[in-house]
Amino acid sequence: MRTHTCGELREKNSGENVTLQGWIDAIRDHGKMVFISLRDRYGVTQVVLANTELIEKASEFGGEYVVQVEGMVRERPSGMRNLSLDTGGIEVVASQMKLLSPSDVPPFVIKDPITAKDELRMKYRYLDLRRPSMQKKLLMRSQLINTVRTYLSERNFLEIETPYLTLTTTEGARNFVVPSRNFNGKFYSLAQSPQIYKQLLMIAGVDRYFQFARCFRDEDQRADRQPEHTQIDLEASFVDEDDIMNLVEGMISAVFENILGIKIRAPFERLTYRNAMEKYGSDKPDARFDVYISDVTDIAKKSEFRIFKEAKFIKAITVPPLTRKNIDELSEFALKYYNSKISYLSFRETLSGNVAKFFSPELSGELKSALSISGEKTVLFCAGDWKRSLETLGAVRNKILVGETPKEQYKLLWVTDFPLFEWDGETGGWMPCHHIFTMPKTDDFVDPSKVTGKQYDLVLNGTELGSGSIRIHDRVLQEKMMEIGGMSKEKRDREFGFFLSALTYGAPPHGGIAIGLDRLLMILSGENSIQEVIPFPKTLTGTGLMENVPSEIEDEKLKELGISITQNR
RNA sequence: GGGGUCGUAGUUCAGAUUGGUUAGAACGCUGGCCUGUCAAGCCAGAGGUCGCCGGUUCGAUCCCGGUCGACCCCGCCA
Repeated sequence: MRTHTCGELREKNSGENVTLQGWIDAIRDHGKMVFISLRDRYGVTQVVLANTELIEKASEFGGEYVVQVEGMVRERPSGMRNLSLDTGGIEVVASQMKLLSPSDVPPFVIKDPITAKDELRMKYRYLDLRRPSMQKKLLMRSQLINTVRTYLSERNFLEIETPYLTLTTTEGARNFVVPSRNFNGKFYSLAQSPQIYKQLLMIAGVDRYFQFARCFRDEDQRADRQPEHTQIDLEASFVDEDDIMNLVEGMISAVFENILGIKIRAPFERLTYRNAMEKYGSDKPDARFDVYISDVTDIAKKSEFRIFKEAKFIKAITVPPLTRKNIDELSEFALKYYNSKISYLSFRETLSGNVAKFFSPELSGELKSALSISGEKTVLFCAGDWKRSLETLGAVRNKILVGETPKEQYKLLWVTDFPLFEWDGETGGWMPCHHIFTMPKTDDFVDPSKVTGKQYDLVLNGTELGSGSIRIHDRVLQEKMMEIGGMSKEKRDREFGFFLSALTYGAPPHGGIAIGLDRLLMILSGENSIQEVIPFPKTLTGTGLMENVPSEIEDEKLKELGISITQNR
């Protein structure tokens, strides 16, 4: 078979007889001389055909044909080297050629950058993946997995698989459901995450566990969400927050070093949830930019603007001067997505803006110095309750920063001290903000809104990469948290009985984290969609365009499962 | 569940504010010429249910209603 790959040959191989196999990337026919670019995963090598017989044979070939070429490596004449190819210093003068597999004309041209639409790319994913840029991402994915596996294995972590077919719980995301053949009317559920299993492994004395875990969630999709995605899932016993954060900082540093050759600074910045919200208006702030939100409640209340006078909180963000059109767009955005109104003041030669007339010269001066404004600036205000005013300005901030050049390329940080519960006006009860296994930082639960947890979220460039916590290892406390979260005793016993029982047999203190591998890879490869780094992704509606899933199944099988279809949507 | 963008040769797009008998370009494909190309070049050619269904109309790719699909966002994602 082949003696070399298509990315391997160099000037030093001149004179060698070689055999290459690969796909025809392009044929350039000059009549009495023909050039073929032969492609495989490793690169492209130019093959030269100079004899009539071979040229005749090659006329049958087309793009994407798989061929074998035997020939002699020759250094290219000077001036005919191709500097954009690693193999551009040489070419292979063919002496024999063999067709291994023909190809129909592909539905799109397999070349970077791709022009075909997503729909077509996904239908013919195996062709899309042939492109060098896609191959590069597959390689990166493999390198990322290897780096993490080596890093964690060297630190005594055991790689252990946990079940995908598991129990349906009503907590959290909607489950994908798998009917049981042996027990008609009963169902498995595909695991949303290995959370409970990894805690059970700690109770089992595994001490340190990790896994590249597929997680299944039947929720609506986004650019950074897929119905099945992969998490770097890990858990360790006898640890506190710092142990896990230090471990992850080392791991992420190794990833950046191995994959991008970039050294990143550790330890990462730490922000409490409260500070992240106050400063950036987000619990996953993009801190690559020095644009901050300020509290101007005390000053703005002194204005004559009724909305401000009556508001609980008034938050502001100072940005380079915006045009009226920009501001109108931002206002519309804020109203549409957050149902919040924003006001503005523009500090230029004169003060302008829709609330300018409510600010006396003294008051605007006070504001100007409070916000350290120099030069021309626009200040956007949002008045309202604490969370909404901040989230609105946070979203506005992100929108303004789109397309701006960040001062650093990658900004990793931790967000800590999340509240464990949030009041749900609809159900009139306390809802767990994240998951119910996080260790609270207090044992006083009189006001659940004040309870924060030993939780730490890892954020990269405004994307939530992962979330982890120290877990509850005490049954009584665990039951207490479930109770505050409004879970009935009956449901608790049905869905978590086995787990609560496990907590009574010597559960060690433990904690861990789960990091979204696809999201990490998306950012490392500079992509904006998770679909780009998943080999075979689903569409936003969860369909597989290539294999055509989901699909109907035969009546026979439905019968076996004891299922009848009553409604088709 | 809701909002937005898009859907026209194999592919990516243009086109009709004026509804009309000939729907264009580029790339790809086919054939021809060509010994130094590498996004090869030059010449010629084939290629269309204008996403689908219905309505208005003498006539719809164009107008109207619905529907399907892809993408982006809100809700949702413990």
